[in-house]
Amino acid sequence: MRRNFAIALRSLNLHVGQEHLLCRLWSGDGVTQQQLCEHLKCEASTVTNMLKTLEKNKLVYRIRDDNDGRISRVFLTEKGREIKEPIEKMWRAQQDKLLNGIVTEERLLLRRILKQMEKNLLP
Amino acid sequence: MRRNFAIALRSLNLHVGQEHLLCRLWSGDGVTQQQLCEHLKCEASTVTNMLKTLEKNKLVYRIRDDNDGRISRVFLTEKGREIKEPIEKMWRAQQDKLLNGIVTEERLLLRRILKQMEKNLLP
DNA sequence: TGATAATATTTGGCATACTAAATATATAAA
DNA sequence: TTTATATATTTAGTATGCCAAATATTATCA
Repeated sequence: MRRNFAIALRSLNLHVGQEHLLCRLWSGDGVTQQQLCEHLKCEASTVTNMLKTLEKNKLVYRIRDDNDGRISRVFLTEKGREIKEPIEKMWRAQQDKLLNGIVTEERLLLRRILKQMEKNLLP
Repeated sequence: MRRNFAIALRSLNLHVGQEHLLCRLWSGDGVTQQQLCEHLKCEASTVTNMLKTLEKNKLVYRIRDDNDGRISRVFLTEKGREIKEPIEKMWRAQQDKLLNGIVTEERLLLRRILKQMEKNLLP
């Protein structure tokens, strides 16, 4: 999945993983980095590095919180907003390709099994 | 899975992914790097870097092929061989944890669905 | 108030993983 | 035999992702 999607993302000049972070911002700007790393389930330092790259590519920008100087809030640029549609199109295409030949019943069971596995592994 | 297993592997001073390469060697030494990257489904440069680390940690060593100087063949050290059992124990533990609460019927269907997905994605 | 603890982010260092380009060796073709 | 092509590995550069330690800011408690 990852490898496949990485190839598609290259046409948008993105690295795999970044689209996940952007997705969180599409459903609401001004999030803290702490919230981002909870959502992405990765370390704070990883978020810092990803944001550094995204900021360099003018997809996001950061503003320090007025009330709490430790917090930095992340916002989408116009470019970051515009990239939403093409990525969602890629997601749909990837999903269709992945699930080809798997009927609805199986998809539902698969979902249940994966949820169980998640529960089994997470602390 | 990856994250979980990474934590377990740390007790053996290994990084996640390395155990997969070692596994290939346990079922047969003296493999070329080309064969390794086909088996791991990753790029040749990745194999080079992984082997560099594994060699530094005295788990493997490389010998240039006599008949074809381009080829380097990879072998396990004693240490690399000894690490097999503890890793297989970790695999079994991880599997049991992952599949807890999923009955045999479901496991079989899951397997079939995943195989289908692999076929859908691979070129 | 002033020292201490908690929280948020950053930095440095390392590993997997990729691409693109370089290097070395072997094979094929003129 | 020399040139061109193919194959195997390496190097350089970049990104995600981790850990551990550093830094900055806020909250707490004596």
